[in-house]
Amino acid sequence: MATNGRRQADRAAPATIYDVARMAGVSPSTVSRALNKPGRINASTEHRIREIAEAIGYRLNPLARALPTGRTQTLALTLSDITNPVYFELIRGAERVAASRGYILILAESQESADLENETAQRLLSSVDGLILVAARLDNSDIVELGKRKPILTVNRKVRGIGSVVADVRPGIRDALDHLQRLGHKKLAYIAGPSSSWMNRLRDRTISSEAGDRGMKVVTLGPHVPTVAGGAAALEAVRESGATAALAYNDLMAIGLLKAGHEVGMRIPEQLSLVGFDDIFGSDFTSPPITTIRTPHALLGEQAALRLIAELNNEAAHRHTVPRTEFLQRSSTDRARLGRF
Amino acid sequence: MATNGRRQADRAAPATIYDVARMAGVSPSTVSRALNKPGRINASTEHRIREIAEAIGYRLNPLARALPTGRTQTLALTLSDITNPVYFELIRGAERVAASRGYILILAESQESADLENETAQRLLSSVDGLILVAARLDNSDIVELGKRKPILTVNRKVRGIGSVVADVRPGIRDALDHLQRLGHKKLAYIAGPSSSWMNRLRDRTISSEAGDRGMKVVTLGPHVPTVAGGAAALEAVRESGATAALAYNDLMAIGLLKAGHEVGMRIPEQLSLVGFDDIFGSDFTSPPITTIRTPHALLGEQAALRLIAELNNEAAHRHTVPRTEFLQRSSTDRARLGRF
DNA sequence: CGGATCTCGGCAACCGATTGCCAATCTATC
DNA sequence: GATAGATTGGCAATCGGTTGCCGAGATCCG
Repeated sequence: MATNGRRQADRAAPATIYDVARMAGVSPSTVSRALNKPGRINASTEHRIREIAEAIGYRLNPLARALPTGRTQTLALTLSDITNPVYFELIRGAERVAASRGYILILAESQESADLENETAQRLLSSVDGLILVAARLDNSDIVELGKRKPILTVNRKVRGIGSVVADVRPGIRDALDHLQRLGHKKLAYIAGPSSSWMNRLRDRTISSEAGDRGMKVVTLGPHVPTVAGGAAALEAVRESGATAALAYNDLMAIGLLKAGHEVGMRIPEQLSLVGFDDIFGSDFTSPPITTIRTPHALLGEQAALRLIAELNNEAAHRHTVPRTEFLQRSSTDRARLGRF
Repeated sequence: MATNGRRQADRAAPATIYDVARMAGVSPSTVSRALNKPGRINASTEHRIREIAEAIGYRLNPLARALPTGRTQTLALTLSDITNPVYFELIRGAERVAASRGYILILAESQESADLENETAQRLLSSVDGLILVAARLDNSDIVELGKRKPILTVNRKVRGIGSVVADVRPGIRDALDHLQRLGHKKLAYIAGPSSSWMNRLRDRTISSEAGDRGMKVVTLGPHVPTVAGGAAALEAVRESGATAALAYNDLMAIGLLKAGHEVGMRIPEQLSLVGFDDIFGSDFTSPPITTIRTPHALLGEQAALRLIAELNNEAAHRHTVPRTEFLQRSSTDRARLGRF
């Protein structure tokens, strides 16, 4: 029978520093220092305390520590859609770095809703040391507001006064456009993602500007939801646009367009060249495999975690290199067709 | 300038119930009760307190509450590999349910290592109310041990005395084997996943038993790592086995086998019928799309979270239906070829 | 040898809630 | 009008650590 009513009857209460202190014949504060202020305590005492702690299976209670120190050793990462394959490597990168530095990573999903994102972030904020906002749908002012409460960092979005990790989209876009130009394409369509997406606007602008430099025309179609279904929905508009090549906001949409096109008998790349974005899992085993502009997501996740943790510990900011996108030629692009299809 | 040295100089200390109490002219305990024991306090007092709390932006500090109550409103979910697409829907299902019931979900990855999994689980255990182990690689005894500290639940694994949510693999396997039998297949290969995987053993056994009932032969190949690369590695063994149809432990491996086969000119399904497992994202846009045995992962995640939360709150166990697998015929299966390839 | 400095460990306050217990007041009942 | 009972709110302990401050004893140094 548990002595403490709030515990489940059959679960043993974990050992505390008070238990260790009693067994070692010292005060709890001595145990605390022995365990995490190396050198502060006589070496032999420290050793004895460590042995006893080990023997009775003492484990620090992170919550109890967090209360007075305000440090939870936890990071939160919010994103619009957990199941979007774009984020897998990013999540893993952040998780690995966090774990290696002794931090726990909490994931939260905003389901493409700014309100939900804000609410979630607010709720989590008091339980974490810092927050990574991936592809935030929030207003700038909300983000700034969050930044006043805890250190935060945005990925693939820039907000004045807030640290960010953003992939440089230009190198990949340049190479993609050079590639399309060599293939004779003159008129392109950009299939836009959500209008609330900062990254969507960046890709849109960069494509337009780079295409302009090359004397190519770009028409922006959308916005569309950034999913397979959203890409499929764009098919008709792409046909009507008269473009010979389409760049989708992301691979998910490119895949959707590819499937939808396939169903109505459109041949890709013969009738339409298609370029995706991100190089997600699966984009290489469609048929044809999708030519895409790769985003180094694992690197983004790692850098985000690394920089946030550095900030938390007041470490000197790492000299940080901007991750670059990279053009990946596969088989969904080919020479521009001549007539309409 | 902050009065409290441990806070970042430029971040305001969040409001506490003490602040609210002072402004309302009541004691902190009254504030606490006003906010979460509706009716315990005079209605007008409660109303006044709520208004003040709202006005100064008071937010409960979950850590402070967790310390005396032992309840963190947090669930942890451990899995072997975050980026395995198999888990996406499962994670989302669990996250949705958790969020809707006011729980936070923490994700932890064990990278296919039992030791790391155990360590992670141990570390997290004091910060969470309960733990969901997905495809645990741990020993039964370790799992039982964890269960003594906190409520835990396993997914796709059964351990005596521990609650579990496991998909029934038999319906899908039956339909798959019936399908293969109709196509004239008599000798099958099962491409095994990790030997430490309980689910792998279940699939292996069930396939063997059901195939036996139908007078079909099965040879088990492996174990192999449950990834695209692992599937590719199995190609040679499949050829040598003389089987006319192969069932892979999961879709990832089926995809790997498909790609590897494609590279050496093997035609699927003409020369080899291929059946995957799980219906992961992407398994329908390979060419040919992979015939697979679908596992209802979202449902598994939802049920796991639901049941664990019910246990935490001592609610009556939900009448719980076992999620069933389902055969999904696509195009990677065809009539058995006659000669060797 | 005496004073300054170091080393080591304990005391007690604190973080921000929750909650058992108690007391004061109000209400109801006979 | 007395008393039982309900209502309302406060006191103080508690959860498990951390840390500023203090003092006893050891060590150092001129």
